[in-house]
Amino acid sequence: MFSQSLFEDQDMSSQLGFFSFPPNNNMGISSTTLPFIGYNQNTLKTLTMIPPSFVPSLDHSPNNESRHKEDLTTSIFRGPHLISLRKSTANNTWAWGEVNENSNIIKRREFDHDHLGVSSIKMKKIKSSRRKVRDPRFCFKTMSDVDVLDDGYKWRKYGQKDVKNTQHPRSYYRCTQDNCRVKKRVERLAEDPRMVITTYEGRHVHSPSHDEEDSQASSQLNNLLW
DNA sequence: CGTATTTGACCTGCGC
DNA sequence: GCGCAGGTCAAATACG
Repeated sequence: MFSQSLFEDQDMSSQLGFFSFPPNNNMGISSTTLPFIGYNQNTLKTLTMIPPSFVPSLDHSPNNESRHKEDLTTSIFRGPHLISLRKSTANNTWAWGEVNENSNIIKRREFDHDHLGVSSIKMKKIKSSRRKVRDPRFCFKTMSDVDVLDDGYKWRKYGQKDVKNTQHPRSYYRCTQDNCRVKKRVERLAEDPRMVITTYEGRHVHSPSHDEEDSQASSQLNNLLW
């Protein structure tokens, strides 16, 4: 079943929470609690779900090895800022931090696994810009052998492009649902081909495709976040 | 045979 | 205006 726990803090412009992934998913994950981040309408409206199997291991440089060896981490890029989620397997604690361009942590907060969806992040408002308004976009990088991560939606590939200064092509996908204009790009990091960068653009107008019996719960989640 | 993917051509935005 | 790079289209091809 698709269960979720969601908090909305009136004073906060965004939110961080958890939900449990459906047990019969294609990712080989059973009833696992996963983190998500959603931003409400005052900022960007984004949602990402980060299955543990997609969460890359930390770099194993000598300085970090002893402290973070068993930790899991993932990153979500959003404008100039990076939200870093980290799970310690030692004490089952999740933490997030907002990181600037120089990888310095601006904010950091930890919370218990048992505290479902109780943390919120205050985000800066997006600066007004002369640029053409685009659909909300966000991306995250994961360490994975497979390029296309199963996020519950059905995608059709519509293009592939060689990217300059990298030997790995970028693939373009569109959501197969009628009237849904969500797109995603998938590419591998030039510096580290083990890392997959997935970029989503737009907003789904429906529930994940292999989650139909739980569509009501899912759409409630979507309505709240989107 | 219907659907999904591949791939070269075309379009668009941007910097010079 | 020109060239380049990224993004999209659509005909051809592959696949179940």
